[in-house]
Amino acid sequence: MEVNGSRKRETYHHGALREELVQACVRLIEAEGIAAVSLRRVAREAGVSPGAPYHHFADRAALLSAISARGFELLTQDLLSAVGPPGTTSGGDEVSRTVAAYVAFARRQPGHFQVMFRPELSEPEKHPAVQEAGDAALQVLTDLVGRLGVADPHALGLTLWATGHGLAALALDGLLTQKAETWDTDPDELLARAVGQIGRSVDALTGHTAESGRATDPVG
Amino acid sequence: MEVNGSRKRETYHHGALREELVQACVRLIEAEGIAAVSLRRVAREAGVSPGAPYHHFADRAALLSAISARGFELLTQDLLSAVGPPGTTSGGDEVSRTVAAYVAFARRQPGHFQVMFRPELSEPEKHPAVQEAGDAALQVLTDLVGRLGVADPHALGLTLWATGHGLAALALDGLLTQKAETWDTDPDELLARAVGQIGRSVDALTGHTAESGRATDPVG
DNA sequence: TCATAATCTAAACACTGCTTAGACTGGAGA
DNA sequence: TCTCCAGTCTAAGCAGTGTTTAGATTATGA
Repeated sequence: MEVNGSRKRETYHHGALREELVQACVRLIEAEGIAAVSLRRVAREAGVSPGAPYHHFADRAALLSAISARGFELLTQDLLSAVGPPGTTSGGDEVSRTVAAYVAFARRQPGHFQVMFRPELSEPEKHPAVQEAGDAALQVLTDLVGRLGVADPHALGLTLWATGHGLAALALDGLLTQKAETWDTDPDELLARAVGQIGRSVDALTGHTAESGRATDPVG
Repeated sequence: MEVNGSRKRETYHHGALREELVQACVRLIEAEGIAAVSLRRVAREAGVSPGAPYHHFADRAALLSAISARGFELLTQDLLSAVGPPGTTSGGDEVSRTVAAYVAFARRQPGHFQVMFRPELSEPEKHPAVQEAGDAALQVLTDLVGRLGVADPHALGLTLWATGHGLAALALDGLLTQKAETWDTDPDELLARAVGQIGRSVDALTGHTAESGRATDPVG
């Protein structure tokens, strides 16, 4: 049942307990889901007594909010790598790449992602670092959209954030795989098509009128 | 602290405990958030002992999955009211209306909505009724998209589902209100603009080329 | 009427988050 | 080197949780 093995240590002091608690918690979420996360369990995985975590985190929510904040930082980096340098004019391709990066992040770091969008776990109102890290990530999208020259950048920024997040959530919940089976497609390819379509519709909104595929072409 | 008052009843048998447990649970989520939900607390709200719910639900997840399934049924009805009758050709307006109905549902039934998309709570793999109810709701979107005559209906259906869900989640988490303040707009109007934009981009994808607003018009 | 099934209570188990008191120890100042 | 202290950890305990079991109560239907 133990994810880590929780082997005993020889020194009384752990040395880097705070970091190990974070990592053990992320491992636990990825292995058994968020429902399996308890502070006592995480402490056990780290080979430490149930009270030890409270010297590094005020409470359970503090540990989870630390994971959430770090997740937003990692996401920001990924999004920044996907968008072009500031000053460039951007288009649908860049939007597609960015949304794809969003979804890819959720699949590569499912442990972080699952905590980031469950505010009842990390209580962001008590932990402003989460808010700030989340704002920074959204800012990347807002900047990108601002360079698009679209009529209503705020609305589009919100929509892209929502779509990226929704696709990621569907992918993590297994609904993507399930639907792909129903439709007899490959889930990754279905996702790629959805992401590409978003870029094309953004081009359409900006009036780029890129080759958006002739209508009424059924896809097998 | 009690949401209901949990007044004593005079009869030994409750009479309609199953339904009251469901309602008490939804009330509790809406009043204090999902973190406050425990079976014992729900039983207390219903004025009943901690063991009583187990004669109506196998476990905690079963109660939550019942709420989830009913939520999907209500959502399906709302979506069906928003889309046109089958056989009609549909356009961006209908898509906008449907996405708006999705978001409106989440705001009108926040208790149900918060359970519907947290699979670790309702364990849908153990409760097929949730899966089926969810599939039925998604089917409404899929049918709508199928009548659009778009090149890749599967990808678009997935994207619309993700976007509607993402917007709803943002609205419930308070992130919508927060961003609206930052941008000095009304949250409801921001949402309406986002939803309208989705319809227009769908029209653009289908080649309807509805008046999509001139590009590079900054919005105040 | 009366047995039976359904419903509920009471008590108990192992688990949880969190607090408190005390044991240990690494490191700075003498 | 010794000492002391702040930081780190353990042990024990409280209240709350999900769930099970045994038994009390009541509705139902033959």
